[in-house]
Amino acid sequence: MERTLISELGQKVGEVALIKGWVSVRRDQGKMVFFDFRDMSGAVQGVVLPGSEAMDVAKEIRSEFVVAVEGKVNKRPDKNINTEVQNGDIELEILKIEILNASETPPFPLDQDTSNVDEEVRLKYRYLDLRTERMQKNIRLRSEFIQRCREFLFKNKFTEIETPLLTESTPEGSRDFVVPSRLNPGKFYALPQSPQQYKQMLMVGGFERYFQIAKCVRDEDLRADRGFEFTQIDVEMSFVEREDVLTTMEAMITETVEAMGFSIKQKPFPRISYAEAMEKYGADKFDLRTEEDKVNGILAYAWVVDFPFFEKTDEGGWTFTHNPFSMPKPEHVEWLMKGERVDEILTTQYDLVCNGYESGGGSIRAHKPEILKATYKIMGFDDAAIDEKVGHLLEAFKFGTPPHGGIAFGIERNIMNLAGESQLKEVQAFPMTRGGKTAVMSAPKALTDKQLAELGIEVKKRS
RNA sequence: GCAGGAGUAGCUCAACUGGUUAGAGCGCCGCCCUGUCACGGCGGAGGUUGCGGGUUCAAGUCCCGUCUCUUGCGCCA
Repeated sequence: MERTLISELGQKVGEVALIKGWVSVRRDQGKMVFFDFRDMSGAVQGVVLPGSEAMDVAKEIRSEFVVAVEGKVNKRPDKNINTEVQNGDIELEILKIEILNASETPPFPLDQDTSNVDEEVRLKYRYLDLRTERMQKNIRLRSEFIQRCREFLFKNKFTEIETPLLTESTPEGSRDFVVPSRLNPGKFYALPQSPQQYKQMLMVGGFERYFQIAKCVRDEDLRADRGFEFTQIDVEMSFVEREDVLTTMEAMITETVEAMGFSIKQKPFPRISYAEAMEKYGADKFDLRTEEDKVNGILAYAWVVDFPFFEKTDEGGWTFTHNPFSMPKPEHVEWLMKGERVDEILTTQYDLVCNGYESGGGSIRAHKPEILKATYKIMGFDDAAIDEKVGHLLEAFKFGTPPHGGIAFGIERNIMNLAGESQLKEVQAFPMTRGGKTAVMSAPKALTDKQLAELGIEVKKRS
């Protein structure tokens, strides 16, 4: 007999069906035993009636056993209908039940929200935590969000391209995770903090519309809304101005979240300058929802634009506020080229904020070598240092680079908003502890002497 | 790196000013139960109080050290 998904049992009333799944709970009444079964599609009650041949096996079955159940799908008598639960109008009259695999008693209850269970225990047994309703919902929500964004991007002629994981360390920006090179002893790759430079070179490479579901890694101390690893929907477009990027991306977000059943507070998304945001909210990310909106799960998006390009460093020089690869606003290009009125130069940078979180950010890029060079000059780099930092980009830009710009959305923070979660871990399948220890597996750990020797690495004890 | 919070049964927690044999709910195990759906009833098992030291007649409780988790700050183009 072919397996029927539990969600489809309702269409088989009166027939015998085979389901496979887990036992959520057993309610043993002596002569009669009730079970709640669940699979990826839903849950249903099964009953072993008095005298059934299935009774002996039923008595052995406990929570979280994996079973195959043959049973007759019955409409429940009126007095037994339960309107509170899925499939509460039907039940499976169990004819045969087979234990596909037994289960030890789970270390924590799986039939309820685990948010108040000790996180160390949850992460050690993450595969069990993932069985809970809330985690299933969050991870599926994430999958659907990515799927819908992908569909939008394909529909709009974007090409999905993967960029390298083993790449070059860039000392500015955040701290790199590095990987030793066996073939080049003493040298290291870095894992990408973002595919920024590669995606710009893809614009040089003529793809015009690129996107990637990109894993990014940054070695900075963790927070509730920040992990070592995170995923971005990374987008770059050629022959566009700021307006084109904002319009396209606003359409992607709007179509995606509305198709998922969410409501957006204001469309088109309000736009606010950085200066106005600081004046009104004291921050460049803010929550536009009322208390009522929060209760109703409303999403309040807003674009923040017109950021200052540079800010003073402690040493009295200049550094970029967001991204050194950005183009200044067109009316400020001349100031940038001359290095004048630096504090007044505004960048084409745009951030999308949602419910108080930064949902995404990007800019129109400096696509001419002299503009990118001027940015680094303002930050105090000489020609040699500029060449060292972005020489490969400057070289590429000499060969007919189209005007381009893009954006990247942090998946976790977006899903947190959709799921109403305030912890990044709740929307990742296998997150880390705040101390950087992995769920389920025991990374990081020491390498063997043989591995270290191959890599030419000597480990010194930290004092 | 800094500052706060936490660590007691499988899970969530309690245990006064240091004082009896460290308790409860849930879960687990056994028996009973023909309509349960947080099933119910009766009984039972289960503890290196994170770890190491110290003070004391006596430490879950006080002191010192240490480990782990967590929140915020620094940091995070």
